[in-house]
Order: sequence, then C-alpha cells, then structure tokens
Amino acid sequence: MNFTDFQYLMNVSRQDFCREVFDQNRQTIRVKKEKTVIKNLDKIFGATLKISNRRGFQTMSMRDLSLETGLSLGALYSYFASKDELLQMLQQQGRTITSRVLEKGIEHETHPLSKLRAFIKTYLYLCETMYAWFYFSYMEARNLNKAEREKALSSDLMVEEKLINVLEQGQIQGVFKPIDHRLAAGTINAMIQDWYLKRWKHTKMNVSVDEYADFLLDFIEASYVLQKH
Amino acid sequence: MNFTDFQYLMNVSRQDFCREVFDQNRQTIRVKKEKTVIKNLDKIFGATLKISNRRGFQTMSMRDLSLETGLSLGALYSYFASKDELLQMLQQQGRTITSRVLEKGIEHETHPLSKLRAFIKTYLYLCETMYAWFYFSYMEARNLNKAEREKALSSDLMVEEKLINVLEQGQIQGVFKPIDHRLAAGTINAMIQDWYLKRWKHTKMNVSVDEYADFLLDFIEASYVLQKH
DNA sequence: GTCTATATACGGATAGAC
DNA sequence: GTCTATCCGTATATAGAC
Repeated sequence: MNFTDFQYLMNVSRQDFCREVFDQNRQTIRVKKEKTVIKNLDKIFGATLKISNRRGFQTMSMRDLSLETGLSLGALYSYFASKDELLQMLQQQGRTITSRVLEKGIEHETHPLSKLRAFIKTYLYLCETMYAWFYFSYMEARNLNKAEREKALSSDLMVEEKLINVLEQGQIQGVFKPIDHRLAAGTINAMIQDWYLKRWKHTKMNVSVDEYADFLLDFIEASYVLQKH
Repeated sequence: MNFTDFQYLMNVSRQDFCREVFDQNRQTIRVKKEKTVIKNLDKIFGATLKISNRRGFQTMSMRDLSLETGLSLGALYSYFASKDELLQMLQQQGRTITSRVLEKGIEHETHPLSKLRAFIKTYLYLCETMYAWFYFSYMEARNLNKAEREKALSSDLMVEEKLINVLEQGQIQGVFKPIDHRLAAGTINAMIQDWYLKRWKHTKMNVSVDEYADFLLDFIEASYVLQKH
C-alpha cells in the first residue's frame, strides 16, 4: 500500500466529515438546511484550522474567523453556541475518524510484521491526509476543558495501545525482540507525530510521506525484528 | 555519565540564568539593584513557565502573573516593556544555554559511538533539567514574531546539524550504516523531544530519564551501528 | 522599587432588523 | 439564514502616588 492507495481506500472526504458533525450536533446548530450547513461548516473548520495553526486557537478572534469565512459574527454563532464548542466539535470529529481508520487499516492483516507495517503506514497516511487537524489537536490540547482534555489524552493512548498489542503479539509469536513495548510504542508514536509537528522541515527537505514511511519501517524493523520473513 | 553527574557538571543554576538575562537586558530593565532583579526575574520566569505550560502564554494574563509572583502589574512592567518582550527574554536565554551545554557535552569525545552516546545523553539530561523551558519553547514558537520564530527554528535545526555531523563522521569511519542522516537526526530529535512533550505519560509510566536514555541508545544503536565496539 | 488606579482597546457573545 | 450594531467583561499598558 502507498499513499495514493490509502486515499482511494479511506476516502476521508471533507464533505462526509461535515455531514457527520451536522448529524451529531443537530441540537446546537440552528440552521436546518443540510446543504447550507455542510457548505458553511466546511468553510468554518477550514478557516479555524488555517488561522489556529498559524497563531493558535486562543489568538484567533471570532472577527478573524468571520473575515476568513466571509460569514458574519451572527451567522457563525448559529453553527455553535460558543468558541469553546467549535473547538470541541473539531476535536470530536477528528478522534472518531482516527479511531475508525486505524482499526480498518490493520483488520485484514494476520502476521505481526504485516500488522506493524500496516499500522505505521495507515497512521502516517492518516496524519498526512488530515495533517491540519492533527497539528491543531496536538497543539491545542492544553486549551481544552478537563473533560475534553481527558478525551484527547486517552485518544492518544488508544493509538499507542493498539501498537503495543501488535508488538506484544509479535513477541509472543517470536517475530519481535523482547523489549519494553510501552517505550517502543511511545517512541514510534513520537516519530510518526513528528511528521506533522515538523511539517515545514519535511517540506523543505522535500521528503514525501512514502519516503518517510519507508525510512521509519527500516529503522524500526532493524531494531525490533528478530527474524526477517 | 548519568543524570546526577550531569547536574553536577553543568550546574545550570537558576541564579546564573537570571544574572545573564539581567546583563543582556540592562537597557530595558528599569530596576538597578542586581540582587532585587535576580530575585524577581527568577520569580517571574518560574511563574510564566508554570502558568503558560498549563494554559498557554497567550491565555496567561498579566494579572495572573501578578498574582502568581506576588508583584504588582506596575512592578512587573519595570522588568520588561511588554508581554512580548518577556517571551523573547525567556526564549533567548534558553537557546543560549542549550547551545553552550550541547557543545560542552561532546567536545571531549573522539570515537563516533561515544560522541553519539554523549550527545543523546547530554541533550536528554538538558531537557530534563530545563523541561519547563523546553516545553514552553516548543509550544509557544508559533506565538513569536517572525524574527524570533526564525531564531527558534534555526536553534532546533542547529541541534540536528550537530547530530548529523556525528552520524556522518561515524559513517565515514565505518561505524554507522550509510543511511539518510537528515531523516535519522530528525527522528532521534523527535524521540528526545517526546521526553518533555509527553512528560505526563512518562511520569505515569514511572520511567526515569536514565531508563529512557538507555532505551533510546539501545534502539538507535541496533539500527545504526555497523559493528559494536 | 513597588503600589493602586485608570486609559484604551479588543475580546466573546447577543438582539433584533431584514 | 444572515446581517449590523452593541453590550459588557477583561486585556495590556501606563501614570503618578508613596
């Protein structure tokens, strides 16, 4: 699987993303026409990610958002009750997609090494597809209220748990070395997250997501794999 | 070398830190008595890091800072001309120390593998000693003005350049495998930065900085070292 | 050197017209 | 559905007393 295959398989379109948000927030969104809601939510989310990833969510004023989306302040507030709720809508939706796609990405693999490879590629490709969201989510986690912050943390841990399972199963089957799987999963996660955290650097270095994936896999396999298959 | 040795060697005392800031900012700091300045700068920096690392620098109001330091708004503004200048003072000083300590940490090593080990340990120990600053610097880089942001980026790149040099030299001498050193340095940097970026997780996992250092070294050496010495 | 009081601007959010 | 106008709280920064 390469990045093009992934995009075709997953089809994480922005329209679907917005339709789901609409379904889950019908009580707070005062606008009723689906087509209008999807069109404007798409604008709002895009603009929020764009402005926030440059200067931070707190620094983005509602007037900034109004200017960027072309919607007035009043119109914006018919899609969410508060700026904080906008943040929560964005977070929730990203988490749902992440969990769903990661599960889907490894479900058909049986051999530990194939599972590890599929996991890393799927995760990395997902980060690439939704890089603006991942960056946003990482950097704004601090600004969430307690309940939402807990959700963000456990979402990050959930990803690592999936990876720990793959590594543990692999060790039991004699494919991976007996190392500290929690630390291993943590460092692998860190390297993947670096893909979007240092995006400017990777762009400047002219590294594609597939090159980065191959590099990581070689690196990790050289350390963890006991016998090549 | 372990963490205790490092702390003794470097002796990065907060007092020295503040004295240097004072020397470099005599034109903006209106208070003249050195003892007073050092005492209060120490309070101010500590409080800024404490509050900002929980809720972000933008979100921290000058009133918050006043409350936490026990200094009035007026008093605070006799140590810097604006909130933005406070940010710059903090950034500048951390960068200076980082550069100085990293250089010192590897200068006596000659063998590539010893150099790599010394570099990783020194860097990691430095992150541990000044974890609040490193976290702050990473998360607040976006809030800097263009000139200051450039400095922050090039400081991060400087660290990676040092590492690339070590890896390249090692490859020439036949100790390390011929891999992409830029990507390698980047991922190693990412794993080290994860130490402070996910501090809550490492605390919860009860991993010491020495255990983390040993894990990283084993991991990296298993991938990069051609022949063990 | 530090304080209190305040000038001034900008933030999120809402009311009510269209 | 979307707009404009506005309320009201809080932000940074400063002036001037002590």
